[in-house]
Amino acid sequence: MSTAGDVLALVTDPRLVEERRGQIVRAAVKLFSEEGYYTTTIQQIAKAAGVSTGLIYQYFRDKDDILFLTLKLVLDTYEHDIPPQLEGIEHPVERLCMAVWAYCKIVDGLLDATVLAYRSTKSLRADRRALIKDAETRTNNLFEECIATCTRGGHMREVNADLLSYQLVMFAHSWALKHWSLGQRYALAEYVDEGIKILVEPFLTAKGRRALDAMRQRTGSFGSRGTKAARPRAAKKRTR
Amino acid sequence: MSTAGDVLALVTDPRLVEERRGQIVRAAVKLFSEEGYYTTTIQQIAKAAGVSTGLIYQYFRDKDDILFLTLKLVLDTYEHDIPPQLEGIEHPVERLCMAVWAYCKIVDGLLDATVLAYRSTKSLRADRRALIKDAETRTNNLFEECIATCTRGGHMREVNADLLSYQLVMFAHSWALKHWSLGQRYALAEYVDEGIKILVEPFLTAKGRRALDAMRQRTGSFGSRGTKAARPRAAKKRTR
Amino acid sequence: MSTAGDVLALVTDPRLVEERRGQIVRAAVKLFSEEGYYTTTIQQIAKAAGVSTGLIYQYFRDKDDILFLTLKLVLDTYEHDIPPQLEGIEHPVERLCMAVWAYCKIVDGLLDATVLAYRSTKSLRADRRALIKDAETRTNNLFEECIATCTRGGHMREVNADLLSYQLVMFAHSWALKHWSLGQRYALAEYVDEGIKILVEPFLTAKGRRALDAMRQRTGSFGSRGTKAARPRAAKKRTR
Amino acid sequence: MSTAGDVLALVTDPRLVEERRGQIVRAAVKLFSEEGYYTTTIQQIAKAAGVSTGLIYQYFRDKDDILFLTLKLVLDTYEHDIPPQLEGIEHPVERLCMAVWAYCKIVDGLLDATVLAYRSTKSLRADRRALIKDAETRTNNLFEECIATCTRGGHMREVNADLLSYQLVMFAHSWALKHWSLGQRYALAEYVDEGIKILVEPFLTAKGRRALDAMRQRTGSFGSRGTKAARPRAAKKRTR
DNA sequence: AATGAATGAGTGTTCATTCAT
DNA sequence: TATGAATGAACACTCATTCAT
Repeated sequence: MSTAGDVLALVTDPRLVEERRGQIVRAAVKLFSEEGYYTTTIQQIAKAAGVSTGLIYQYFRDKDDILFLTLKLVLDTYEHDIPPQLEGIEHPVERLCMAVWAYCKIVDGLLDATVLAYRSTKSLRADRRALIKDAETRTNNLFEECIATCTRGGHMREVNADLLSYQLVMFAHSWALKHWSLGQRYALAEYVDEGIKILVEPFLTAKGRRALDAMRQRTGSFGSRGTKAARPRAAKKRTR
Repeated sequence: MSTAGDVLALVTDPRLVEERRGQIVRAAVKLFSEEGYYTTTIQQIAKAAGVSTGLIYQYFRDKDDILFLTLKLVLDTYEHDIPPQLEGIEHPVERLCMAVWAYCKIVDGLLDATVLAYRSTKSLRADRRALIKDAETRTNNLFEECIATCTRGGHMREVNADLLSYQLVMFAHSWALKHWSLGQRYALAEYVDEGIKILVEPFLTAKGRRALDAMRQRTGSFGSRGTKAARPRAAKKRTR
Repeated sequence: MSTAGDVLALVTDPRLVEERRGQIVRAAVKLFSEEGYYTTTIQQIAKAAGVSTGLIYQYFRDKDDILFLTLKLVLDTYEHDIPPQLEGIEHPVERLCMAVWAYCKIVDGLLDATVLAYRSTKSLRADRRALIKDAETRTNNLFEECIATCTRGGHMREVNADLLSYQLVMFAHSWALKHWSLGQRYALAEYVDEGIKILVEPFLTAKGRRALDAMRQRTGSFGSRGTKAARPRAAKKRTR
Repeated sequence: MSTAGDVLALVTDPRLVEERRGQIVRAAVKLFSEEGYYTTTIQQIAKAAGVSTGLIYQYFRDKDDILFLTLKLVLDTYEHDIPPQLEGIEHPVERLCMAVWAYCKIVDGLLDATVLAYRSTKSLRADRRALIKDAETRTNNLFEECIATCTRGGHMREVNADLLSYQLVMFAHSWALKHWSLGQRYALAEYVDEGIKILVEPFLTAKGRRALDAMRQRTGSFGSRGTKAARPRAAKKRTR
């Protein structure tokens, strides 16, 4: 985990700092996600991390500090886990679709943590809140670039790429934010398939659409792929 | 404010109950929105509402209770303020667009409170959280019906109305959730205009599109209307 | 109820004062007895008495005041309800036994209130506590006189009448204080019968004993009299 | 102090737990006895014990918990301090008398605490109240056994041992409960001497009485022994 | 480097008492 | 007289943070 920001550790050995911080933040992610920031106590985190209360203050300045690194861990996951999944994928349309799919998969693995980010970012001190927002902006830009590339390649018509990338990000986040509702009606892969129909397909040119169809032919829609998350749900509700 | 739910008042006069509850909740909305639920103290609410701490407990069971009615006030506003704005609007496409516009306007007036709803719903006791979610579902249904009507009237092609209505709701909520970013680049009316281009227009049939064009002709796009919120922003970033 | 003490009423009509005070104290006896002094609130008393909270402060200076009159009511009951039951009983031994019986019956009717007196006398302001103790002393004297009369009449040998009267009073009080235990093993009448065997009979002279036997012949032991409280208990434990 | 019951400490070192609990309970006994349970605040206890308020909650669950251990300390003292004083005493009559004497001495050393037990047992949660009553029952049994041994040995005639042991216990408790009155008229040793005359002597057989006389010869009556508590009182009131 | 006992300011909540009507 | 809404001081309890070991 990067020490980025102003989090100060009293311990000098950087190897140990990394390890302990990781240990503590992992416990914090779990607890903050499940119980919320304010209802989780330092003593609970210490216990869950298997360290003493006092030790935490050797690696974090205060509770806010833990929250910051906790949220940063989540945001960093978003940021770092998408690119590897796009590697080797050349076609712009395919890249865009894969980016959506990858993002949704990440959110699916961090359901509670994603909700946590929405709940708790405002609890951070202003300067740190800004850092978190930067990370979010970078994720947004990633989508925006995918869209721009599509457009430049004639696969997509002119759209408000800024706003569309926001919608794609919100689409992924919604999987967590409204999981109490969506999770009952869609398997993850179905959700992504349907989302692409609504937020990507309409903006494709004939050329772009051909590419999408080809991709579907080749890989199947997400919905038909064997994914752990692709289990069909009982109570579905589809477009007729 | 409706007393619906299980909130019990020790005071008998219903007129007074309404008044005091409103007074306290108004203070709470403001404080919770600005400072968050946990960092706001009852004493602060009492002071802001101009009453004594003890009085609050004559109208609310506990702090959770205040949060519940606070969120309920916000959700009820969503639910009750859209329909009147659709009154007299016959054309399905126009109704849909107006619903989006109306919802975004409401969110714009409740920016902080909308963020509060996302931050604090999880802090509620489970039973009350369910009531809040019900209210949210009802708002969603409102959009879904608009879409269904469009489709039935041949103005819109078959879409996943369920998911699209979610996207429309999230679009409105995003105005609050990402206002730190969107608010810098769009005026509200522009935001809505652009949103309709992305989330409504692509699904219209030729017939539906004609209706939309006609509407724009008649009323102007939202962006060109004189609205308080339609003030042009300095740093815009549009589709070229 | 007598206004004795320094309890000040703001209301002038003495008829009304009596009525209201009685009404409130009756509610207080019940509530204090069941829930304790500190855990009973003025609002509860008001509700139970069927008056408003404010009204209570027109008839009592403060909560301590209510407790005082409540305890006084109990002590007065002790003091006033025994003598009538001794009326017409001439024989000193019989008078003593009847006094014990009468006292125990009163305690049996005021089980909780008797416990209350033990719990709460110390909560009173010093001056009032003294008044309560005076009342208790008077009850003690009543027994002491019965014993003295027996001794003077040659029915009882010389005993420490002071201490014996204390034991008799404690015997009655114990019925309330240890009712959780005694009440399971004795019916009231049995309890009194056995008590007299232990605390009266041993001190009687031959003459006194003859009187006691005669009395038992005439009236039966308390245990064999048909009293509401004399229901036989399941789990008895007697002298073999 | 035994940790028996359900009291959970957050602190692990059992040595420290014992020490701190003792420290806090000693302060609590004093304060509860003097001021009562409800009028004593946690802050007062903390201050008197020389610790911080927070610390108390590392060793006690809540205020009720403190009361419980406080009362338990008193009851345990009763239970554990009598047997050693009976050690080596063979004769049943002597044992019984010594038990009474020992009990009264203990009560004399815990005057306020004994009153506290009467005032506050009802303030305990039901399950804990039951534990306290158990302890009381055990003390009662101790007396009952002494009596039974006397009877079996032919030193005492058949009596209701159950009730007599209750009376003996109440006799000891009365020293505390009515100390405002008895303490003015009797020295402790006198009180015990007189008590034995009333509650033990009358039930002895000729054989038992000889044993009692022998004991008195040997050790003197309690009243003539040099005890700290045996200071003669000014205002006495004896059997004429 | 690590522990965990200790701290005490701060919070939600209660309730005796007051007072305008 | 009577009401009951309003007050606010006081209390039990929590928990982030410190520090002696």
